[in-house]
Amino acid sequence: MPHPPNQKPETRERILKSARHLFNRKGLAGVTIDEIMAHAGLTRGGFYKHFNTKQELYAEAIAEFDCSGPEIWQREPWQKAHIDPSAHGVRLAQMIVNAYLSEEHFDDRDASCPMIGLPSDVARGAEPVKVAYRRVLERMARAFEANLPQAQPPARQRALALVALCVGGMVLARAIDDPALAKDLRNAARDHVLAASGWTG
Amino acid sequence: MPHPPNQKPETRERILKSARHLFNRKGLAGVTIDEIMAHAGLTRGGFYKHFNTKQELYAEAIAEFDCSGPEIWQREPWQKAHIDPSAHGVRLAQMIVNAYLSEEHFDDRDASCPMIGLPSDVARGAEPVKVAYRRVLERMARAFEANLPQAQPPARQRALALVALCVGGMVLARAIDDPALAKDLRNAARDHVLAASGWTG
DNA sequence: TGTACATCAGTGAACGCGCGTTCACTGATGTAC
DNA sequence: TGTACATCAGTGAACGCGCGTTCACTGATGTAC
Repeated sequence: MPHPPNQKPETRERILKSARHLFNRKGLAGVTIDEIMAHAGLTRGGFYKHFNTKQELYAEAIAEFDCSGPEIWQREPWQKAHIDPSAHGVRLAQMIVNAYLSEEHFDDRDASCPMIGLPSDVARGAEPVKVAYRRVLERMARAFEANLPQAQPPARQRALALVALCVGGMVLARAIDDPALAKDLRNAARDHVLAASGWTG
Repeated sequence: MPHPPNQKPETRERILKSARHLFNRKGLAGVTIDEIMAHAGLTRGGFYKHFNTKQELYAEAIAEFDCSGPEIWQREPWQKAHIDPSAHGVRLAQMIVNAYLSEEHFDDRDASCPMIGLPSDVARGAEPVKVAYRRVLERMARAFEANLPQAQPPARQRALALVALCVGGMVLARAIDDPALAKDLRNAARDHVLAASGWTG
């Protein structure tokens, strides 16, 4: 073993991180393998020591994201979202919705939830990509569902609608040219989610 | 004038129609000018007699869509949505929400609302593309707003949330690999919109 | 402990294909006389 | 009414660039002795 045993996995992780940022910002077709490797401090050729194809990397880059816990919202670009790490249950859910629809999350093209930046790419993508996307969605839906009171319609159904509202609000806000309207969309979505869920605003 | 005076505009319209379908299905990068022209019964070179660049065509292809009226829902792929042309006001709005989140609209990758198939492309696109996208969004929001009762929060704000929910539900449904979950998402979004708007299901 | 060797993560040049765009051409048709 | 001409929508070959992928190579480092 002529290399430190953890070097390869660490490099692989560096490529993945670089890819996550660049794909999120520019989509599958908008990023070259050259860019991803350079951004990770490497050169083109080495890529294929770690991944078989660009699509395979794409699926892996999406897969890991989990926006349903507090941890992610305490990291670099989103500290302003002010998640209280000791919060739990309804109060935590409420803070996460605020963070999800916050200006910080909106502005962060690199590290935001991949459901926002990639849906049309994914809809046209291969099976593994869609599987990864679904996992991210299901994590968020389960987190909502767990904090919704028993009522009609069933919590799962209401949770799905609330996820669609959060993601839809951000997706639309990102796709238009009018910052004021984008802000209105985010706020309208946030207020509606908080009201419909019964969590206090 | 060595050609019938309406020939050029008609050809242009044919290119636009072909482009609308193909872009909607495959996105900006997924379609070649060759394909668009061939699908319109023409050859590559002629394209530049009608448009300056691919991006310009893209923006024009999006711009015209209006999903807020009954007309569009009575056309080819969506007759099953069963819009009653004599309906108006709340009853019409309710039928349009049903149509928007219907299986027919979900399955129609060619002619569905461009807000569903193109958001991530548009978010990364040029200004004119985002302007066109915003227009489509505003038409839909205005149609909702006009049929919402006076209440708190203001109708416009509620309308924006409902649009985000309709579009978000369809966007997510298209991006995952699980047809059952996709159906749940559509239905959850539809029921939530109808309930929150006060329009009867 | 020191040295020769083998390995393999990473390099960077090269390949080949696809696609946006350009351009010299064609030929059908409207117009002038 | 018939004919010569001019126009320009549409053709299709060609250009040039970018990018995914391949491949022969390198050189740092772990291992065997």
